[in-house]
Amino acid sequence: MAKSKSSPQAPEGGATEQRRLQMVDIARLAGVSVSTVSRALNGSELVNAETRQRVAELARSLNYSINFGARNLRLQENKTVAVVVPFDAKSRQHISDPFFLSIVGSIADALTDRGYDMLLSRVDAEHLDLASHWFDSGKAIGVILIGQWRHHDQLNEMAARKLPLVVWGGEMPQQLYCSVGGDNVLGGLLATRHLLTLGRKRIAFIGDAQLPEVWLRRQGYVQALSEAGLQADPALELAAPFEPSVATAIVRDFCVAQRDFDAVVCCSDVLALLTMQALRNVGRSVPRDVALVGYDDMPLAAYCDPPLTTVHQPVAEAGAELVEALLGQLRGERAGPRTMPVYLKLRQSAPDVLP
Amino acid sequence: MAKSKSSPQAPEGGATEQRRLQMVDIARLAGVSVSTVSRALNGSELVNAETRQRVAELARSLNYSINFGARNLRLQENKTVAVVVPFDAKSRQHISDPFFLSIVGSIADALTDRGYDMLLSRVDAEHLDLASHWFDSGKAIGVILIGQWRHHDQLNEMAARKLPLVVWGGEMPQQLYCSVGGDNVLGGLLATRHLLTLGRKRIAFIGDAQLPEVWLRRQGYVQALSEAGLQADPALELAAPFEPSVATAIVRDFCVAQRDFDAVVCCSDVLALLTMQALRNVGRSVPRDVALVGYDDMPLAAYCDPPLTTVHQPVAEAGAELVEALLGQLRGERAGPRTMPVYLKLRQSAPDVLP
DNA sequence: ATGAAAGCGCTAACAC
DNA sequence: GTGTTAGCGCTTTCAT
Repeated sequence: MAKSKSSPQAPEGGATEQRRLQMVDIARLAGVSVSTVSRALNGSELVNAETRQRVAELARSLNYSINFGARNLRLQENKTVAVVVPFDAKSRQHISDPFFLSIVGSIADALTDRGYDMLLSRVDAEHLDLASHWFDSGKAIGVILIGQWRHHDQLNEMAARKLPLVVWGGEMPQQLYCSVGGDNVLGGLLATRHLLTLGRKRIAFIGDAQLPEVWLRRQGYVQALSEAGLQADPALELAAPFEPSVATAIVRDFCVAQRDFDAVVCCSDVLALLTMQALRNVGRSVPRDVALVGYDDMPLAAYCDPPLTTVHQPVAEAGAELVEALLGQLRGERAGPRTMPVYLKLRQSAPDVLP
Repeated sequence: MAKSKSSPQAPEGGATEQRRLQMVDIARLAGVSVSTVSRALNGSELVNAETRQRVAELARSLNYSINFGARNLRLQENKTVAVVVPFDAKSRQHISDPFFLSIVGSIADALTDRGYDMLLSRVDAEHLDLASHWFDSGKAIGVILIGQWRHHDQLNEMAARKLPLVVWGGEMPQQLYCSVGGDNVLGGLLATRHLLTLGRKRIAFIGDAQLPEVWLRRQGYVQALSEAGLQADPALELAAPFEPSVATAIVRDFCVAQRDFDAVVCCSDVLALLTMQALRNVGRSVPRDVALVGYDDMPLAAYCDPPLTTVHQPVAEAGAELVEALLGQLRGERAGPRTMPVYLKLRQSAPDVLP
């Protein structure tokens, strides 16, 4: 293939040489040098206003757009952030929880607003550290990871290696990395207190306390119980993962075997839905027999039957917080973890007043 | 700031010069030239096996990873695909339908499997053509767009401009771009036929027929009705958008005003959920008074009450199909639209036999 | 088998 | 105000 350097406007040899338009082409056509084109296109004051105008119009009319790869290489600059969603390799099950996906959407908006691009990928939840690849390879200036999963340790190591990293999740003791998340202790507390207010005393807790966020929510749960002079009963705690395909059987078995509870705190709305179904299947009614509180306040929570009382997470704000935390880190600010307020959204699965 | 070119292993002046490791560093440390390092790292047969080994190990131990920006610039190569999710600018409402997000996940997997990166962004659904920006700027080699929305025309123009583009959606007459989607006519047909089998004759249709996919589903709906000697009744058709925040009121009003139907086909599971709630609110029972079929078979469809009978869309396979279609296009293949099979997933909202 | 050197498309001193 | 030139980090002829 002859490497033609001629203008793409003049294809030669009949072959429709579809070389991408570049600055040199604009320059030639405008009768100026590439530097002038570069300056003009970047709105530099150095170049004559009239020339600038002319070059800009020419570029626009030719539908020219800059080669960002080259620009970034030259400027040693990069406006891409990697967003990584872990998945469970064991069950080959992808994280499909609407909550995580909403967070991704929120981040997409926040990045776009600030002129950054978003590289989205998945990573085995057992090897969160693989996420650093995006930074190491220079494809991204930093990483936003959705969820801590079981690998607080790996995250600490990544932070220690100076990887620009922000994690959606809860704040844990001795945490080296920057996390942004809802106030999980408060969430667990509000949910449980509300159920206690309804007069319920045997309150189950469904969620995998190996996950930092769930662990924190459980603290709120325990605290609320103890405020009411009650103790957490291990028989009422069920370690169910977020993944519905795995959780379904676990929750079903629990509801079959354990009838001695009159309320339940679920650590996600999806788990709440599963639990409602399991309860229906054993003939127990929500909220009459069992009052139920979910977590996340996903859009669909309002549309199930009964509509879900749930802890509202600040999804809309989450993206901006995560992105700001990352950019702050890149500016060299030494920002700690951030915890965002949550509140209880009252609906029928655990209403204000029992019917 | 002095632009030190010395090895990062030997920071000077006390400042912890955090320059990224690059080939020249590996070369110096290995006592070879950059070319050799480049060749070694790319597994070239030209370089001595022993040297190759040594260089590779050195690079690994130093945690070196290549600068892809530079590599791509040199090779005129790019392994990034833009995935674009439209949003409704009018309602400032982001597409949060679990279905679209599942498709994104599926694409993420397919791209990763093939060694491509995924750039995710949103675009105003009224200006789908803005999606071409990713290609024009060289940031991506092509675009995968999730949904056609109302702008079939814009998509045709983009394709005419030779933009490598694949769209998730239905196949329309005179379509210039490549679409991949479920068999919408079949979906509408299966859903409606099933309801007719149950003996229902007044079947409503909920969905915005301005959208190609819905339009096609409606064709299946009409066809099934005519097979049964029935005609579509405009009074039973409701143009509701996918966005729950907008659709809720529309569906509610419809269910209040219109009682003369005994079944309904909804064009998404989310719409189905809304509709079930609206029906409950007017005291009509599903499936006894109104049998209901959703569309998509999202993971949560099995967990609502009653569980949703719905048209299953091939989400898991969708990613691979979309990606293959795009890569095929880039290889110069002239592939047409692809339609994937769908099937009806029977659950309780429109069971096999009415209770 | 290895090294020197050119160049991918762009920007920013540094001339003039 | 504009052009000339060097160089971002990498790959790849072309020499040796």
